[in-house]
Amino acid sequence: MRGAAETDEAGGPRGIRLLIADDEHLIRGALVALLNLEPDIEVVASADNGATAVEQAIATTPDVCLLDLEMPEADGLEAAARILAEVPTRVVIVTRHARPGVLRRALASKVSGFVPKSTAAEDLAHVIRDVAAGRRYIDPEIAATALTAERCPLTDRELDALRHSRSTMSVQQIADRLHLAQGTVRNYLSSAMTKLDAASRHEAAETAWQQGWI
Amino acid sequence: MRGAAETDEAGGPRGIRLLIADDEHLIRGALVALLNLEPDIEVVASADNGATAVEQAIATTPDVCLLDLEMPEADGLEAAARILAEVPTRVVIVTRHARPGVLRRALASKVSGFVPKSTAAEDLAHVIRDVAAGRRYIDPEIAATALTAERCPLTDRELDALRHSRSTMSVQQIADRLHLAQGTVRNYLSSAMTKLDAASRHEAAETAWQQGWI
DNA sequence: GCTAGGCCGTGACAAATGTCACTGGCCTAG
DNA sequence: CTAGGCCAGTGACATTTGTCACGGCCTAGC
Repeated sequence: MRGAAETDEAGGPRGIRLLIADDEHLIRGALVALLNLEPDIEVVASADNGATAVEQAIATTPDVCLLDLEMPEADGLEAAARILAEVPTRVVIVTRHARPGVLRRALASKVSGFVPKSTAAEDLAHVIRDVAAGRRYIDPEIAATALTAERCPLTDRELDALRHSRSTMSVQQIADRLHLAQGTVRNYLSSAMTKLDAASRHEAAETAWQQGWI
Repeated sequence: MRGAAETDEAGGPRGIRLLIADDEHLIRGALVALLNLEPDIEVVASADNGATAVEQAIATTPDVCLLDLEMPEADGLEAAARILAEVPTRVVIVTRHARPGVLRRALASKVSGFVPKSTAAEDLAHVIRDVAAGRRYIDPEIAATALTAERCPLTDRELDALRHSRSTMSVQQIADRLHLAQGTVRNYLSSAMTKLDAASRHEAAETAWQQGWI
């Protein structure tokens, strides 16, 4: 009743089979090296984007998947959802920017672990072991902010408009992209700015992103 | 006549003494583990910001310093300049965003190596050995773009104004920060936008940043 | 000593952005 | 069936931002 990490095939305990996905080659390689040093961990697959991470997970059925949140093709959350739908495994998300809303979404898609990149390297192996054993690990710092932070007060369309406001597009361009009238977009942005107490759409987009809402 | 990596104290060849600075604990730890695996490399110091990197470099006089560009307190370039002014060592800059203008500034401050984080982990040790041996290593991809990219056409004040335009400040706030009149800042931003062929100050700030000018 | 160019500022104007009020369609929960 | 929320839009308006032309100050170079 512990987890998938113990005695699947042969008898007796064996190592934790791990998948690592991170788009930065240097980081990925370093993590592979670091974790392969642990006697009870074996890195069986690695990927540089979400899509191949999913393929690899299906092909190798690892015990634990360590996924970077910021990845091209499919980000960590999307990859996690797809993997967990197909493979009996556990997922740990690791991220540079620990945003409360993202944690919320991660937990909603049954992720088992959530750690920022500011975690000590030595602790990562502990987390992986915990998760492999069926436990969960959430960085306490992020958990605390996620609990105090209130839920997103924004509507879907407001979020759409804000998403595009993070780039340098004009209101008109955003309107074109969303197939809306320019005035409509302005209204959404204006109401979002009111809700978020921001002085410009850029500021609103920034705080929404910080909260992990977009 | 090779470099500082050979026979400083005892007789016979010994390992390359390395300093590693990166603000993300996980990455730093992983890099330390990875590079300590190399038989001829020994990590003698590590730091999580530019300021302590300088202190550590002075205290340990490593053969090579591996500095992340994006760090609090003092960024990689500033730390490199301060270290090279005080310690007979060599510096390798590693960065997530390989921006041509930053490479130019790095070379101006006598940095010996410049690699993006998309480098393969295995190659990093080669780079460190090259640099320790007195050679230089510049990522060929970045070198190419840096050569084709033209030099910054912007004036100092224009750069000041653009720097602040990357955040969500209003023109008035930027003016206050720079102790200038609001109209003056608008003029700077306007001329910068013309030079960079941008439709808004945000777009101008973005391209200036991409080029490594700010 | 003149001049070119960067720097700092002003004023006027046009365009983009943000605010407000209001209309109407659609859906859902009570 | 109706009150309320979200969606989409319009029009009027104030504010901010971007453009342009201009003047004065200072410094480096000729």
